[in-house]
Amino acid sequence: MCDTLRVAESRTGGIRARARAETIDEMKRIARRQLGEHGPDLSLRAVARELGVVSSAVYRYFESRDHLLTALIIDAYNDLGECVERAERSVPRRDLLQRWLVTCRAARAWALAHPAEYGLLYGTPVPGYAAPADTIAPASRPVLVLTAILRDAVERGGPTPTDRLAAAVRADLGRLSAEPGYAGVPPAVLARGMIAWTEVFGALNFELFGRLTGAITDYDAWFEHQLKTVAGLLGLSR
Amino acid sequence: MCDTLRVAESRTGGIRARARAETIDEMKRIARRQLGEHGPDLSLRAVARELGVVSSAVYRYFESRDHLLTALIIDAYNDLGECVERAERSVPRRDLLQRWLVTCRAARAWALAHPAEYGLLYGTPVPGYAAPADTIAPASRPVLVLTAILRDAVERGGPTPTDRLAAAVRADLGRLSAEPGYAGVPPAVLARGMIAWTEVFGALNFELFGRLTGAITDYDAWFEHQLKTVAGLLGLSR
DNA sequence: CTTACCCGAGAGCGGTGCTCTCCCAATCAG
DNA sequence: CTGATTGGGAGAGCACCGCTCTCGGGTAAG
Repeated sequence: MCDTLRVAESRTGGIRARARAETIDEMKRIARRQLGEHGPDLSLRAVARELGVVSSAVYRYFESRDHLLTALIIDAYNDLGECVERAERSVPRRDLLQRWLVTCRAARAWALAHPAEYGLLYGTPVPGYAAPADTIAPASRPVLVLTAILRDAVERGGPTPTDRLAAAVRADLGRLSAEPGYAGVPPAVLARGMIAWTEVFGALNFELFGRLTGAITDYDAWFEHQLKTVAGLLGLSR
Repeated sequence: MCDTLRVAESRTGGIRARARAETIDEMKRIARRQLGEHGPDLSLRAVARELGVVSSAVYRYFESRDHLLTALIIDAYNDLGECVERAERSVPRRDLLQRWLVTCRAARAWALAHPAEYGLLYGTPVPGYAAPADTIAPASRPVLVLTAILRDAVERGGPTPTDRLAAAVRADLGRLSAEPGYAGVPPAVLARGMIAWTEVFGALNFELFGRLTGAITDYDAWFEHQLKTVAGLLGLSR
């Protein structure tokens, strides 16, 4: 079996496996660069060209162009998730408001630093492309950070599970409440968390992809205002 | 000059001009359908194929694929603008809140009915594509409707031009205030209007393009809540 | 009726994603 | 150390794409 062999090689850090991993990293690096320069219609041939290799060689490493994109997406989710998690960890656990603010600011900073990859994650979905199953775990990392804040808020009696907003939105979050990362948060609070999340990403999407760029100059102030408004919505005022 | 000839023909409604207009309409109709079925990477050859014509023939009517897309975009803007304007006209002028609600609901209804075209207008911008000048007039039609509501609100002393939000956002809306459609609205109020607009479109974008589809089931209630919150923000509470 | 021209057909160019075969060289087993 | 195995690059090729060019027929204008 070639799979077992490959596992054995990577276990022992075989030369061939290392070279393969390096090639894959190099291809992703080039693809990431081209994505930032020439937009989301990534050309596999162009990647091969820049790497000094014929186009068919790329298929030794990625099944298809979509698989290459998927790899980039997973990396991006993980990178964003790591940034967000690190930022949130750097704040005292008891300061819920600060945890919220820092989390969202980290997400925005990452998005502004990697606009192309952010577009891949949160832009208009590519019609032919369906996100494979192995993207949903990395994709939920930022959401889980927010959920943890919400859970702590609930535990200290913060957000009451019923208010105007929660009553207006019926979210089918039963199965989510059952999963480990989301346990301890009532569905109504989860619903409010999702709304908060969409507010933040709505603001970010507008800043990055908005058509009215130029009319608004101080996005920093706008984003900060948005954050605080939503924080009040979540009952994180203190 | 062929341009003068074409103008003369269209003036007199010449047979040739009429046939040409019908062909253009048919091509746009087909393109619109394919856009809805196969996503935004529209194939000019596929349009030609469906019309039973060789691909080069399309270039008699549209300079390039981008020009065809631009024509679709302008039509879509005008269609959306017409829907919004008509809805807003059907409400008594003095009922500012209702005018606001009806306007936004019309925009949402149009977006849900034409998701592909909505994506063309407000989705992630295509990297290579720069919106030509003749799109900005149609594109501003919905914004002008909102601006008119704001102006009426200002005239009856509704939204005070300074508050937390307007103070937090510095919008460079001086030149806008000078243009006819935006006259009579202080820049600070315009800034709030833009924020309101982005809130509405943020909610719509999430409903149409969101990755978490399935978690939220009652988008109607959500959107309505969003509308009323933002209306309060605009001082349209009555 | 003659002239001008609109416009479809077709070939062609360079690009794309992807498949297939060939074949060399690095690796591993004995 | 030798021979079998296999990873992976090269290259040709297929179908598609946007776009350009030329050619020629039918039609409208004068």
